[in-house]
Amino acid sequence: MVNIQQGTEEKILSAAKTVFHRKGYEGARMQEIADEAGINKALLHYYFRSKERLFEAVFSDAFTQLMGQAKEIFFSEKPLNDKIQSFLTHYLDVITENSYIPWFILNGMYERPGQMKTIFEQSEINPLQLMEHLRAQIRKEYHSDVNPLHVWLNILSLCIFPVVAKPLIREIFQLPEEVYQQILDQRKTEVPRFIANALKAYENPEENIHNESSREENS
Amino acid sequence: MVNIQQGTEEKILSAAKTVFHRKGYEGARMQEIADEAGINKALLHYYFRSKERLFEAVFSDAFTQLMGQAKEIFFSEKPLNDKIQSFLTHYLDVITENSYIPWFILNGMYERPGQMKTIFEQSEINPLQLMEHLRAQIRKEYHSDVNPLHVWLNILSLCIFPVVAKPLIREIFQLPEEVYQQILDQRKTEVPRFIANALKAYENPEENIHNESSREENS
DNA sequence: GTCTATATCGGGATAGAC
DNA sequence: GTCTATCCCGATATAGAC
Repeated sequence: MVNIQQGTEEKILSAAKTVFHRKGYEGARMQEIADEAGINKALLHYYFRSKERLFEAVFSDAFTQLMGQAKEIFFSEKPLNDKIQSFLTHYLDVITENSYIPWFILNGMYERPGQMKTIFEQSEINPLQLMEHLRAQIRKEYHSDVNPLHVWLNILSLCIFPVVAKPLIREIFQLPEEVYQQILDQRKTEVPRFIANALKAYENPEENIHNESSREENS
Repeated sequence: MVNIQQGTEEKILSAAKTVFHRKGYEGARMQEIADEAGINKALLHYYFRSKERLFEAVFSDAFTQLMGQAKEIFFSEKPLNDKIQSFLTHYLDVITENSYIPWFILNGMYERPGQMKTIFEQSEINPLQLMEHLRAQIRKEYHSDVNPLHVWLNILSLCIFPVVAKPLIREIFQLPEEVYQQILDQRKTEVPRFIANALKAYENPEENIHNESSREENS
């Protein structure tokens, strides 16, 4: 691993990032992290008392890195379409270069839900406030009452899933690394367009979806 | 665990399913699987030689269960919108009741990409054929040349991600189980509408996206 | 701070009785 | 087929020299 004058602690964190990414919490080996950092196991325990704590440090970093930007982008005053564009462009870059992050978060939630609670509390995000902000903006720009949570889920899904599912999709379609990377790059423009198109169609007031309305028709 | 006259092998498979789902491959313990099945470790090795093989059996089941139906739905002759509707309705049910499946597959790919090859070969799916089928249908019904892989990725993303990310989203928004389940149910109608809206907007030929065209503008 | 050597434990796998 | 007891390796963690 290339380390341009990194302190030992940074080297460890960076190595742990890589290995936890590759193997998940249970699969990661302290030895492998030590090798990756170019030091020995004992030092890991000198800096971080245990594997658990090391994981927490890495996870916490990843999570705040990922969530912090989202907050800024979506609470800004730009048109929704621009926000989605910014979000996609920014995140597909960040996530692609650190593809361990979303995986890591999902994995962490599954394997260690309890441990994650504190980390969420540290990232001062108010999701309900975000939803209200989004709701207002959709109403204003698209004259629609779609449940903003659905839109939010759609944005996240379209952004994150193709990165998380990369090994699966590559295997199924037998795609080499570079080709899949091209596809992800294309999505920076494809997905915002896709979402904008979908939202535009909601502009017809008669087709609006109302949150509290109970609808039975499923065909 | 409730076992209504299940054979031992079935009990083991069922227990392994549960535990691999909860913990992933590395996190799962043979002891825990044995406990879950109400037997002892030795018997696990009697039926399935190793943890590896046990995993393979479970993974293979999950994968074919998930992919088999998708094949049928998308190779049928219904209008695209109906297919998406069927897919969503069917899959959100299957996946919700067995939410371990998509997680499991993604997780499996991440942790053990090599081991999966044979399993993919068993599921006689021709993905390129599926893409061509999809491309033709989009061209015919929407007069568009969008890359069908993007549409396919979008469908999968919107369907699977909200299920996989359930623990994360529930934690962030502090949603109880039933509420999130309601949201997933709503998506059976929301998502097809969302996708249909987006595709409709492609119908304008001037806005079409051509696969081979190189586009540089990123703002 | 960084290393080598070692304690300790847990988990996958097997032997062998029933 | 199913059990108990056990092997054995590998992984976390610590002791202690430098």
